[in-house]
Amino acid sequence: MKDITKTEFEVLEALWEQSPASAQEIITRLNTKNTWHDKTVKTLLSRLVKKQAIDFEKQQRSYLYFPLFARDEYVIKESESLVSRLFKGRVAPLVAGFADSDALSKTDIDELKALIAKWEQDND
Amino acid sequence: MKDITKTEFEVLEALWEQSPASAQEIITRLNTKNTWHDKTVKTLLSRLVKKQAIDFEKQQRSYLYFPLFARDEYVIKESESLVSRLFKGRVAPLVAGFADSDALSKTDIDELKALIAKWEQDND
DNA sequence: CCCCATTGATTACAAGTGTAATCTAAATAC
DNA sequence: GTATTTAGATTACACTTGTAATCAATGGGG
Repeated sequence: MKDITKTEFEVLEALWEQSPASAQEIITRLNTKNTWHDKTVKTLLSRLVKKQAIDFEKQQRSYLYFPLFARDEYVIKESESLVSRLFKGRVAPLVAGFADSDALSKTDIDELKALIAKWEQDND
Repeated sequence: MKDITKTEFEVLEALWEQSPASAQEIITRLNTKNTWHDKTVKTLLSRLVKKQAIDFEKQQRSYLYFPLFARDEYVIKESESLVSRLFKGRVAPLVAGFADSDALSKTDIDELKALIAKWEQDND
């Protein structure tokens, strides 16, 4: 799958929210967050199809679009790519950066603890 | 500071490794990892200067380049940007993704535990 | 049946990127 | 001192990206 740009990602988000969806539905969803012209969104849809990130099935005259991979799949791949480039593939230093810049909340800490507990249970 | 591309980032890495450094030194360092032409590296250096990511001081006929911000500063900003886009700004779900795709090692877990302990000490 | 609205397809176009080659001025080798 | 090397500056060029506008086909309204 070719690289998805940030704007294309916004369109994908709209599809992950619910799919399949017509271009019009997607345009409507996006208009609450962006100010893109209809034509712009259609261009982005075409490019996503060309990149094999989404596909469509013809429904009478218009298309119903749907993603070809799950959001989780995509965000994990992106995360691993960034962690690989910036932190030699290890995630702890990234979290350390968040800690150092005071971007960690109690909630984050609790969630991390839960994750660790689960990991230890699965890998004892 | 304008966005740094992936190729430009490679050049920055060479400078973070040690600076100031001449174009020749940088080219040499990069050649162990890439196959870029000298001219390509020079172009990237120019672009980084234009983007105010690096600067230089003239040393006789050639330049000695140096970064204008620390690697840590850059990687934290990038990480926060990704976490913001993909995980609504919260880092725990990213770590959860790593756990789910079995990308967490015992070392990672230990480091995370240490981070948490430190955080709790600082924020009791 | 014909015109209009609407859909997707095609085209546009400037800025950014990857990947260099050429130009120009200065230093160095004889 | 002149020819050559070398550094950075300028130019190149195809591809991608952001942001649409135009084209062409088709379905619906009258």
